[in-house]
Amino acid sequence: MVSSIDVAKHAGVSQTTVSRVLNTPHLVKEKTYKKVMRAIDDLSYIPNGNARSLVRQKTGTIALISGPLSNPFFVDTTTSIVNYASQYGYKINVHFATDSNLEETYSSVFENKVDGIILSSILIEDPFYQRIVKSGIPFIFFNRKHESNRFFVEMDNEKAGELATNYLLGLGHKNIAWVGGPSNMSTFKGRYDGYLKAFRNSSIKLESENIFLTNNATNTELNRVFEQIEEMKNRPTAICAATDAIAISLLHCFISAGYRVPEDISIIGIDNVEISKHASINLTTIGITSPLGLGQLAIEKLIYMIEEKDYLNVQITKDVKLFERKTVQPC
Amino acid sequence: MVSSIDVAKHAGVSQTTVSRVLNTPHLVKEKTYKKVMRAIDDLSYIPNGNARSLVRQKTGTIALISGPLSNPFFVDTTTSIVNYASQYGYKINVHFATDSNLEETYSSVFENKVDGIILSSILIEDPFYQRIVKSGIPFIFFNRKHESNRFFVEMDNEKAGELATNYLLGLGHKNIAWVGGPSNMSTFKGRYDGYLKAFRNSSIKLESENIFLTNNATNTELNRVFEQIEEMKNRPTAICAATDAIAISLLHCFISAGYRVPEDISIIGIDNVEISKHASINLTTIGITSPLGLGQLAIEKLIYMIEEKDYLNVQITKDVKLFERKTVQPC
DNA sequence: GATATTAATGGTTACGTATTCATGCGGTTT
DNA sequence: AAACCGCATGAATACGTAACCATTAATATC
Repeated sequence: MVSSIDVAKHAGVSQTTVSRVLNTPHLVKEKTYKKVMRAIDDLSYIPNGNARSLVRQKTGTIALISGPLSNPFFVDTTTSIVNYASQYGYKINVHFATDSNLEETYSSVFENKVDGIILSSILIEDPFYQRIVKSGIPFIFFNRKHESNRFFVEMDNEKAGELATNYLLGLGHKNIAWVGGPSNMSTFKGRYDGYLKAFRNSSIKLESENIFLTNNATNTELNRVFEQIEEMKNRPTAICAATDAIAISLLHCFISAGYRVPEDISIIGIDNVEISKHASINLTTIGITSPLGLGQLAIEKLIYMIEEKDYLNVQITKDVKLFERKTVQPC
Repeated sequence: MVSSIDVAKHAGVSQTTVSRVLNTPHLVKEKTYKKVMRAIDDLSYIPNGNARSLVRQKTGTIALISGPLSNPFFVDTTTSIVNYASQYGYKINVHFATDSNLEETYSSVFENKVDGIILSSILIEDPFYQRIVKSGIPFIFFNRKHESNRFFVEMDNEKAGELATNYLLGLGHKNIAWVGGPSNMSTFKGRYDGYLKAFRNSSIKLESENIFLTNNATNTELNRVFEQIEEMKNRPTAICAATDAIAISLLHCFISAGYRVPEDISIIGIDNVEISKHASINLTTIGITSPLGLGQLAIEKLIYMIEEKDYLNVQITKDVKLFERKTVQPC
């Protein structure tokens, strides 16, 4: 590998001068500058970022611990996070967290000495939380939050669940299923609480058989939920899905089984993901009022924290509203 | 930052021994092992990956230069690439290439001294190609390829275009639009060639007004294409879209304007992306016969190249077939 | 019991860069 | 002419780790 020392020799200057040419060119004479640049070109020299990170004690990298891209929510957030970060000169190391790779993921993140961590994959009571704090690396949660209530950007989950449910109740639905979970995640818990609250504040009785609490909301699991619903005697007329991903997955189940949405059953989601706007999906959903997504809002804050070394606690809960589309109709 | 030297002092051993505990524990006595592990725990020591990369001359990182996730094709490939790589102990640095950030992207990739580069964003005649080769870093292209015909995994693009077109012709369509481009990318060129070939081998005359060559296939551009098609006197009865992303975008245009697909117009795509299987989309398309996607096939090869230092040229063109769904009907 | 062998550990160096401190030099001020 | 200053450059060092070589302790071999 050709190093700055090789360049220095080739140009007849010191390594220090080579470094200066690259980092503080105004401190070097025009003539030597050209001489060095020429040597750099001759030798196809490329600086070693690892060595630089080592001495600078800064990597210019932010770790993103995301959920899987099979969930369209993370498609939206990953895009905006990566783009915003690179606009500010940061690279993003993307990790897709699963139950089984969390340990390795965190090790990798910590060993890389990233400048910051932005993550969604956190539980309300998460054993990893302490390790993150202990690492001393600035971090922020987007979408979900931890019980400590520190450094997060979320939507008003309870209001979202309530809004979705009230919308269905307002359209005359009484038999409204809830599909979501697990409730050790703040999103699911909050939204579910909102669903319950809406029923409490109404005169309609909530049937417990209408509640489907999933463990991981995989397609297979949702398929089972669909089958259960299909076999019910007193089938719900509407489904409140805890996320757009769940709603879209259920939509697939119903449509492929020959049902029509919303004629046979209404479905509402929460998140307002990009793909839900597609004319073929057209999912009625709840989303934040802000045009910027949660991912973007979070990365903005994180970069601010890193650059300004200002670790004032960030606690942002964005307001939500209904996006009326075509998967819900009056009962 | 606490270093292995601090750990050594705290445990009363040398830094060398600390390193051995972490890398070759079988070379160290049980008792000292425990002593060191205890010190590591006491001090919350985390090894510095940058320093390690520097001395090992290996980063354990692969750079992925991807297209935007707004294109569902890259959702699929990014997922499989990241997952496969992390299974083999590699981290992935994801970069979303745009026309404007290519220069910085490549600089960043080269400076990070990644162990390999996997990328789709390459033109048939791409000025960056030489820089990639010159860097000496193992690389592989997926989806697209360079004129040099080196290190790529693609689908049989020409056959894909031909198959799509022949399918429409076979269903009685004569007025078949082509939407795709730019043709400095091997995918668009190959698929377009296939479209032309299919017409040449048929008795049907190809109307040049049916050919819509896009520059970047953005939604705005495709929206313009839709408007143009809508205004045509002799409107095509079917559209052959060069990619599923284009097909899905056009689908959105037609449906939101009140047209029915396939009743009013048939649409076929190429790529067989995951979302096209959704019951609400149900896009008829062409895809590779292999169950593994192009991204996964490519990352497998790249990791093999890295680990075995075997840089035999990889040139893989996967066979394709038709996936019949619901966006095409006989004329 | 002397010697060869293996096991366990430590000292030193290299990786490639940025930074701190030191030096020389031409020009300006007093 | 002495003192001072800013400019341009170089020498030496630190960052944190793994690898190489050297050393001692423990065990096996004859």
